[in-house]
Formats: sequence, structure tokens, C-alpha cells
Amino acid sequence: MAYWLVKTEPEVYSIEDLKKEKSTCWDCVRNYEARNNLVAMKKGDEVLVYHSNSEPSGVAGVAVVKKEAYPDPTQFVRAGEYFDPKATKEQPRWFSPDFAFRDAFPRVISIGELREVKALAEMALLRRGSRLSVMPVTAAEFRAITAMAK
DNA sequence: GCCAACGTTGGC
DNA sequence: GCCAACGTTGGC
Repeated sequence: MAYWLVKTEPEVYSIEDLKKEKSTCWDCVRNYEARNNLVAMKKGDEVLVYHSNSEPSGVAGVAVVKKEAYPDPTQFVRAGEYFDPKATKEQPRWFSPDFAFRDAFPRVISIGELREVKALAEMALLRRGSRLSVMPVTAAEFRAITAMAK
């Protein structure tokens, strides 16, 4: 079982939205490294949901991989913002897993708090200038962050 | 295949 | 609103 972290702008899609919807297709990711991480997710993996461009920015809850990645439908929507003319049904370029809601933290664990924890210093999330929106997290990091939420 | 220009991300 | 980081695009 593996652990991950995904970023989302809560004004676009928040942990509360996931709680309401119960599950969602994690679509519209258009970065190859992030996509590779989405494809590597296995059913049952746990995913920290990070709110970016927010006040405060930070980890807001946990999702679980409900369905492993399949072709992201938004790449085929010709009129859509996420249409990719180079993607075909035979050779899709972008993939999305389904996530199910697991937990919304009683408070957001801010990036400032995360930076104070020495054990988390190596996280890709905290690297200066990191823009990666889907990244692996170690079991120890996952445990440390979920413990901070209590 | 190089690399400058440009666009986006996202913390602050 | 600023700006650093860095991915993408396109001319050559």
C-alpha cells in the first residue's frame, strides 16, 4: 500500500466537495510526472488532499483510491479547456483514477506547520519552487501529517 | 536538437 | 501583486 499527495485549489474542488460527492474522477491533470504518479496508484492507496492557493494553504483531508487510472475523458472533449488534439482513444495521453472520500481534517494543516516538522523536510511538496501536483509520500510522512490533524 | 520566449503554478 | 521555478512552444 502506497501513499500520495494531490494538490487542488479548493475554489475549484475541495475536500468538502469530495465529502459531498463521496467520490470523484481526478481529471484534468496535464503534467507528465504528475500523470505517471496517477497511473502508479493502486486501489486502496491513501491520498493526502492539499489545498493550494488558499488561506491557509495546507493538507485538508484524506482520500482513498477507489478505481485505478483510466483514460481521462476530458482529453477527448473537443470544445473543452482540457482537450488534447494529440490524444486518441487508441492512444490516450492522460489518465485519471477515481478517489473516494475518507476524512476531512478538523483543521487544515498549513504549509507553514509542515515546514516546521523536521521529519517532513524532504517532501517534494516543501521543496522550493515545486509545482508538482501529484507526488508520492512515504508511510512515515503520511502518519506524521495525519497525526498533526488530531 | 538548441534555446529564448512565454505561460503557469503557487507561496508569500 | 510579485516573482522564482520550471514546463512548453516554436523558430532556426
